[in-house]
Amino acid sequence: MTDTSEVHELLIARLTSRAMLDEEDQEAVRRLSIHLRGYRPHARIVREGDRPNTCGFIVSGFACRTKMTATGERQIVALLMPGDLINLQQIVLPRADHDVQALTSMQVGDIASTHLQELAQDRASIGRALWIDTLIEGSIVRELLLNNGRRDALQRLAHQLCEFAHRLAMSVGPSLSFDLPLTQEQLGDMTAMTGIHVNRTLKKLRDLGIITRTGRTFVINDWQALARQAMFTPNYLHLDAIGAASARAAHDAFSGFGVRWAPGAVLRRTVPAIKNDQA
Amino acid sequence: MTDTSEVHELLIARLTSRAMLDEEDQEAVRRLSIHLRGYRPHARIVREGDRPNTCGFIVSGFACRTKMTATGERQIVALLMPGDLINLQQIVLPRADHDVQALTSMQVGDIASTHLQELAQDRASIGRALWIDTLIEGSIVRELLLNNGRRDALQRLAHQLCEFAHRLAMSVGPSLSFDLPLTQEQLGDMTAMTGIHVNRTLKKLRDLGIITRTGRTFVINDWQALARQAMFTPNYLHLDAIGAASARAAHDAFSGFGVRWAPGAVLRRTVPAIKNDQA
DNA sequence: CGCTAGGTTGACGCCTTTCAAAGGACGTGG
DNA sequence: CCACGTCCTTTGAAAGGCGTCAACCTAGCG
Repeated sequence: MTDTSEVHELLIARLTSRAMLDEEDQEAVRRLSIHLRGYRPHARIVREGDRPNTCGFIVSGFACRTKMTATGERQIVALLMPGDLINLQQIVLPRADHDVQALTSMQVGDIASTHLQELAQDRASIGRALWIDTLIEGSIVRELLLNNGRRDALQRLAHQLCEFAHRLAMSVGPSLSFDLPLTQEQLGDMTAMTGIHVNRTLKKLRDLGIITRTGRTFVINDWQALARQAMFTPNYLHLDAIGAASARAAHDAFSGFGVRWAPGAVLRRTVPAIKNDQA
Repeated sequence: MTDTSEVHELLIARLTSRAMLDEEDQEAVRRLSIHLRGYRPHARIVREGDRPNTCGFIVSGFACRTKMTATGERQIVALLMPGDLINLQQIVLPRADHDVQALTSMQVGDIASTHLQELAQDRASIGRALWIDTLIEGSIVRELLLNNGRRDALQRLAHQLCEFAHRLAMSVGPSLSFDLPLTQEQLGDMTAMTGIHVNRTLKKLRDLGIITRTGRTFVINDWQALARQAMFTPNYLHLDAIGAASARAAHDAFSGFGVRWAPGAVLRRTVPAIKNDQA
C-alpha cells in the first residue's frame, strides 16, 4: 500500500475542524489503516442498496449524492468535495439509500467501517467530530430543500454559487474564482430545473455583471451582489460550531468581499402561515 | 413532577425499534429524568439560533421543522410525530438551524441534553439507536428533496400520503384512515406548492377515487393505486435496519393492502445524465 | 351571531419545460 | 493535421403546469 500519511493529516484536519482532538485522538487517527483508491469521472462509488464495509474519505476530486425516481428523473441531493466523508452513515445503517457518483477524477481513502466505528466509540472526541459532520451535512440538505422549494431560478443558482464558494473556502481556501465541477445539466439536477434553464439563468447572472464564466471556471465579480441576489446567510453551515479557528477564518474572508445584504430586511408575509402563539 | 413511566416506555420502544437494547440499557433509559411539557398548536418549540439545553421527545401530537427565506417563503423540511426526537442534534451542535413548531396540541418529554449525551456515550447501543434515528430522518429529508424537485404535484402529494401512512403505522399502527394534522397551505409548504394548488390536486386524487376526505380525515380507498401514482417504494425509510420486528410488521401490513407497482418498470431516460463508467 | 381560519373554485398570467437545431470544445483515429 | 464523433453549451419558439388574484363558502367558537 502506498504511503498515506498525508491522507491521515487531511482527515485529522477535517475532524479538528468539527471538534477539538487532543494529541492522543490524533495519534489514534494516524494508526487507522487507509487504502487509497482512484475513481474516474462518472464512476459509481456507492450504489443504492449496497452494503459497503468501508467508509470513503475524499482526498481529491468531487462527487455527488444522487437519487432517482422510477421514471429516471434525477436529483442531486448533495455535493461532496475534498475532505468530505462519503458513506459515514453505513457505519450504523446497513444499506445505502442513495447513489454516490464521481464528478471528476478522484482519490478516495477507504477506511474499514468497523475500525472507524470502534474509533468513534473509544474516543469520544472523534465520535463527536463525526457526529457533527453528519449533522452539518444534514443542515445543508435542508437548506437545499428550502432553496429548491421556495426560491426562483435566479436565486437558486446564486445561492448555490455562494454555498459552493463558502465550502470551497474550507477545503481549498477562499477565492472568488473557482472551477465548478458540474455540467449545466447536473447543476440543474441539483437545483431542480432543466439544464437549459440553468443556461439561461447563468446568462442572466452574467448579463447582470455578477459573474464571469469561461468554460467551467466561475469568477464572482461582485460577491455582495451575488449574496444579495441569493439573500444568502451562511448560518446553516454552522461555522460557529467549528472547533478550529482556521476554517472559520477562511469563511470570514467573504465578509471582506463586501458587506452582506441586511438580513431580515424584507418580509413579504406579514402574518406567518404557521402562527406565532406561545406555548 | 408528574409520573413519566409511560413516557420512558415509549422512549424505550422507539430506541429498540432502531437498535437492540439489553436489559441494562433499558434500565439506564428508565433512570433518565424526563420533564413533561405541553404545547398548544402553533407554539414554537425551537427557534433558529436557539441554544436549548434539553432534548424533546414527542409523546403525543404533531410538529414540523420549518425554514424560511428572507422574503418569508416557508418550507417545511420535516414532519414530526409521536415518538420522534425534536432536537437531538443540539446534543453536539450548539445552535438550532431551523424552527420547530407544534401543529397540534402536544405533549413533549424534555430530557437534559447532557444526560442524553452521557447516556449515548456510556451505552453504545443507545448511542447507536440515536445515531440511526438521525440517519433515517436524514434519508427522509433527501427523499423529500427528490420528491419536490422531480415529481409533479399529483405524484408529490400521493407520495407524501404514502409516507405519512407508513410512518403513522410505526407510531400508531397501520391503517388506511388517518387524520392529517396539516392545513392545505401547510401541506403546500411541505411539497413546495401553494395551498390552492394542493386543494386542486387533492380534488384530482378524490376524483380518481383514490382517496376520500372529510375535513382533515383522509381515507385511502385504493392503496395500490395511490402507491402507483406516487411510484412509492419505502426503501428510504430503512425498515430493514429496524431492530425490533414489531415496527417492521406494521409496515408489512401495507403489502397486504395491495400489490405494489413493479419497481423499475418505467425508465424514461435510457442513458443516465451521469454515466455509468467503472472506476 | 358575527368573527376568523380554512376550504373551494374560476380566470388569467408567467416562469419553466419541452422540442428543436446549431455552434464550440476536445479527444481519437485516419 | 484534419476529419469526425461525443459531450456540452447556446438560443429560439411554443406549450403547459403552477402561481396569483379574487370571490365565495363552510365550520368552529367566543
